[in-house]
Amino acid sequence: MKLSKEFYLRDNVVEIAKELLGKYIFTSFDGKLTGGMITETEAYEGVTDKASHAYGGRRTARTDIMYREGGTAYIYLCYGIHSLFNIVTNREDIPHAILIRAFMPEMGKEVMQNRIGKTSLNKKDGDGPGKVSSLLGIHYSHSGLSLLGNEIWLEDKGHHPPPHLIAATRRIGIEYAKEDALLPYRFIYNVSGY
DNA sequence: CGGCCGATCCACT
DNA sequence: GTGGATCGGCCGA
Repeated sequence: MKLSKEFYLRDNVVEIAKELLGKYIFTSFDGKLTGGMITETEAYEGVTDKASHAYGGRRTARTDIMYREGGTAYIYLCYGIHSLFNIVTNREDIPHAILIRAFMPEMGKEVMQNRIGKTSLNKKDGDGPGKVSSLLGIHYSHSGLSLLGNEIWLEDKGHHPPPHLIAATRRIGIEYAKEDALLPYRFIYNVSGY
């Protein structure tokens, strides 16, 4: 079933990031359904987090989306090439967000492989935040969409990752955040097989 | 208005 | 292991 608004409105963005492992992300653009299970996330803890785009209460045309109500998509362009998909959490005006870094392509694989110009998909193809968006057809112009709508949404399909397969590590590519770069805000679901 | 650089990826060595 | 691609956001002048 689709994750509810209440799921996203909670306070603890780090806990929510961990809970997202094993949940499913779906998109439906142009009648093409694609999706799969989330296997890696990173929490960004808003105004107190030096790695967050909203650190210190910074608010611009781009980051304004992060201040919306939980359950909104925040998507931005990175390195001029990649659209990175984030989930806004907490109440309006509290700019918490969770970056989806990896998922396992499952539904609509043919559509997804066409999107990246391949003839098959392996487990590496959904590993990386830029790849997540390219497979699912997510573009930075989708920033601001509600995750309670019918274009991008998440579902709980009753899969609960065994705790011993979940690892917490420091986040990637945020060395400029100094001491906050050490926080264990990245969660990885070590899925074997596929 | 100019310049720097990023929550990355891939090809190539 | 490394560097180039590529461009919007952001900040300072």
